[in-house]
Amino acid sequence: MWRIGRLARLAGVSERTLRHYDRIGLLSPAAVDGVTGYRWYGTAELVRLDRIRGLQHLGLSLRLIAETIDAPDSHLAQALGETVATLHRDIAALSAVAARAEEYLTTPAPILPQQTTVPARRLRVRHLTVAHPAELADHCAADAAVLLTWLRGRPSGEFTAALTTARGGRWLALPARTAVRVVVPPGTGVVDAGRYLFDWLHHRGLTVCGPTLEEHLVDDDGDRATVLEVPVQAGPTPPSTALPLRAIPS
Amino acid sequence: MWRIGRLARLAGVSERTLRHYDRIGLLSPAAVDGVTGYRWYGTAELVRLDRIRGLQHLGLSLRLIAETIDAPDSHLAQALGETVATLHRDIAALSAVAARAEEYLTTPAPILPQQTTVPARRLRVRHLTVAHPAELADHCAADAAVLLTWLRGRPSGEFTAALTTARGGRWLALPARTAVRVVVPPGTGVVDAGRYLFDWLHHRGLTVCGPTLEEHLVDDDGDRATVLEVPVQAGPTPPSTALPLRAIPS
DNA sequence: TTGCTCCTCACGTCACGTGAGGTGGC
DNA sequence: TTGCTCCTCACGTCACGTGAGGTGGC
Repeated sequence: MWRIGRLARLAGVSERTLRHYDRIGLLSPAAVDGVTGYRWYGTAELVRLDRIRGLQHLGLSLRLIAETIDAPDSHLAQALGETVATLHRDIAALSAVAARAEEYLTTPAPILPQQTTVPARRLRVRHLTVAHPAELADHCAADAAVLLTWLRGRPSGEFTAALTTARGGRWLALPARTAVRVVVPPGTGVVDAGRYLFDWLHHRGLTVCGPTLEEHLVDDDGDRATVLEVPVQAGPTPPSTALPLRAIPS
Repeated sequence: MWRIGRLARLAGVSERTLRHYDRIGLLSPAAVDGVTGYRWYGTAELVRLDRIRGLQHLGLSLRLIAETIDAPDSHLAQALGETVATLHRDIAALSAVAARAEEYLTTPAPILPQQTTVPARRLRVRHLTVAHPAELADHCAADAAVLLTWLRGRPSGEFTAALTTARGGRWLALPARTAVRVVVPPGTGVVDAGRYLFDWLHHRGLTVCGPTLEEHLVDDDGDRATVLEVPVQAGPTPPSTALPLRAIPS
């Protein structure tokens, strides 16, 4: 029988690893000295340890190894299958991150749009029509604090919008959805940022699939910022870009 | 000014995340109520938070974001470059793991060889020559406990070996090296396992680049196991497969 | 007596998630 | 008074690495 250091050297692992496996019940020593607490191991433990390490090399977590090492082979195959699926998801996620980082390194962007899922919202709005987005600024100022706009696709020509209002108007229900959001810092034009954002979406093959939210914020110091939130879906522009807005009687 | 929940909803993050950023000094509130401890945020914090999230989407850790967010752009580019390199290493590692797992799923193997680096060793050995690996078993039995053999490449025909000995013999120095190791459990023939191992190496484009260690172990219960350790390098078989063994006078 | 090996805590990693238990303002 | 929002701990995640401080056998 061997003490912990001997087994560690035989198997090429650290003593700490063996103590860890003992603690989590994955690999118990053949015997433990009741007085000194010394762990004693034999060939059975060496073989089991090697199998643990082998399965770890296949991507299995210690938890899954513990669950399958004494089970029929079919359990192992199932655990491996799930692990492989997770691995491929992780690889795809990391690849996407790396691609974004490399793109940024070649062409640093003024703003960093991010794709996320946003929860459903419920807003009290009144509708209006303007000839140019700049006119909205007046309406924003009129409301003094937070206001909210939706636009259809790239702003051009006459377009309709809805502004939040404290009372009156109608209830507008926006469902939970996938969206690209970005905060436009003060000093950056919202229209310019919006144009950049739509180019960014186009470059990534994303299509606007619903009303765009534009949330104008003013804090106590009078500093301004705007949150843009564009609902998107993958793929080319669908035949009908304009989604109906359901208006709920107030 | 907004309280924590408002900023969290605006930016699409959790309140816990904002408290975490506050604790690590990455994003402090514009003000903190001295009595209630309430955190108050403004547009400056929203803009900073959005930039933090954007950089996180590019793969940067919070530590690197904290180090670069207030620094010149060159710092950010350098941090991003290092992050991208790390990402590609991680992707390659995960891909290798996934490939191994998928191969195992199609053709489950009796043993699971693992490539690792092994530290240098120093052994007292005596040399011998046998006609067939099976003869070594007799010598192993003669030594009663642990013994050690080296073989050159695939065992076939007459070959030389070295056995560890308690006294006499010569000192043999084995440098630290990359090796594939596997534990052959009792009930599996060492020669069969060795043949399987060499096929495994060949399949992966690995070449044996030094003496193979064969460590025969017997524990107190009389149970046996063998550790095979084959030093390898990538690429095809070099012109000279036999590496010299330096013998150090005892 | 001096090395070497072994032991048990216990903190740290990374970016938070998830309660537990309590408070402040409408 | 009842919700809602906010607060501070503090444990858990994953597989160990890394000391700190102490003990056992040659």
